[in-house]
Amino acid sequence: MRASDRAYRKLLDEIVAGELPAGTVLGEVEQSERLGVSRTPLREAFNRLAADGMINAEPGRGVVVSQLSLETVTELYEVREGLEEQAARLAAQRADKEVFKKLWDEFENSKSLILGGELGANVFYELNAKFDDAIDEAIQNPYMVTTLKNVRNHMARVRKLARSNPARLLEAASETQLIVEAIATGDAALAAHATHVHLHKSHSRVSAAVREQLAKLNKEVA
Amino acid sequence: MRASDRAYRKLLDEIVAGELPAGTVLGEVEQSERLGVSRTPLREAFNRLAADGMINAEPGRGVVVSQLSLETVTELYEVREGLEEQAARLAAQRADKEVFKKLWDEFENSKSLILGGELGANVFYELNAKFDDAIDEAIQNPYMVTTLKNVRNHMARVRKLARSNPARLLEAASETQLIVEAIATGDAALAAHATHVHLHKSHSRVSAAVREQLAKLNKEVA
DNA sequence: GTTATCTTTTCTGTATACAATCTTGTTGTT
DNA sequence: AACAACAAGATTGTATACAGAAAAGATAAC
Repeated sequence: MRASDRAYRKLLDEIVAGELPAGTVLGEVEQSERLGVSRTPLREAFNRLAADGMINAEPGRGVVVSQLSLETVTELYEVREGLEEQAARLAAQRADKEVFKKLWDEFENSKSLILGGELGANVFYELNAKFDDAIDEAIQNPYMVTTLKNVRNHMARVRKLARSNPARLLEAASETQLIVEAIATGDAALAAHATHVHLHKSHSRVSAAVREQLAKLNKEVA
Repeated sequence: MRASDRAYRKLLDEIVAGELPAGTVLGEVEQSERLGVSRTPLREAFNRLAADGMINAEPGRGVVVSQLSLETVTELYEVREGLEEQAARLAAQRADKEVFKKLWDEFENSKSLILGGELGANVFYELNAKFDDAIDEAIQNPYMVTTLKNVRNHMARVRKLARSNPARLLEAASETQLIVEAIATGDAALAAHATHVHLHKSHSRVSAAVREQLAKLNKEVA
């Protein structure tokens, strides 16, 4: 694997995981030494991250990990709404229905697991990743897939900032299951509307969690 | 301006203008010499173009200008549908209505000009650019704006491949005018639906034009 | 005490040199 | 004649050195 790829992957992981929090200033020399690569591949990684919207190059000061706020979360959801409703519609028209029928069963079977504490969250996230992959495969639109992937990276970052409780995860799983059902039956309109509903509720849940998190951070400062 | 920016801008312009047609293989040394920059900034430009989806890095062979086909045009329109309907909805809710009322007048006044031959096309494209800018300003969502900008670059490339005749341009202008009207009156549903209609018809028109163009190219080969 | 300017230092942007990998052409063998 | 292996060439990926610009700090003047 290329050094620039390693640097990109590592930095992206660390940003998404919150190990490099929003506002962190990244120097070229500093980071190239830390990651064990020279400045050339590191700059390549920086450029890709900037194209992803994960960092912003501030004139003179270096690159800064981009901010996360209630506003940016809302912006993200507005894009998701447009993109994922369309994706759900297309998937309903084009998907291999068997794949989504099996996925529906998996959602059904995992419901009890999701409520079961710490491990439950992992089950949920793995299932969601499977759902995303199935969508990508179904829509047969590489351009849309790359756009979706970027959105998902940003969402992963938001989720890490504010993890949800099992009850909320189960709620989200049920909403997603309805989308899966709509796609499995080829009901494009329902797939789009169910996605709208899911995103609306998800936005509420995530906003609440982020609000709490930000309040906690402010408390610590005070 | 930085050398990497110049290289990026130049290459993007040339790809969009069709001077570097799809399938063209770009060597690093070759292009760096042609553009008068060293390989380092040129590679930066290549990376940005690859992130934009304008070129694909083929293992070993170098980078290749990405293909344009009826399929990729359809893919592009599917993304536009999701994104621009949402953008129109948001604009209807948030726009400064005065801006769009004035824009409506401009569309109205330009109708005769658009039908008037060669210069007409320029009037049309300038007005469309104004419309895009007004949308970007109205939606107040930087993340969505960057995504839209990328889509528009790809669309510009498609349009250059197959220019339309004045009658079709006027049709497109009328459709866009209805979107403007909906936004000016704050009618989000109409804005979204008018956008859907416009994209549907635009897709038909562009597909037909691209089909012709591709047929012509095949004729030349034979 | 404040402000302005100059100097020092750090950082970014670019060029180039070097190493490793992949391509392609040629030669030899079956 | 066809296929495989090897060698020559080209091309990409990485490191590093250098130049230019910008920021921070210190010193001097008002």
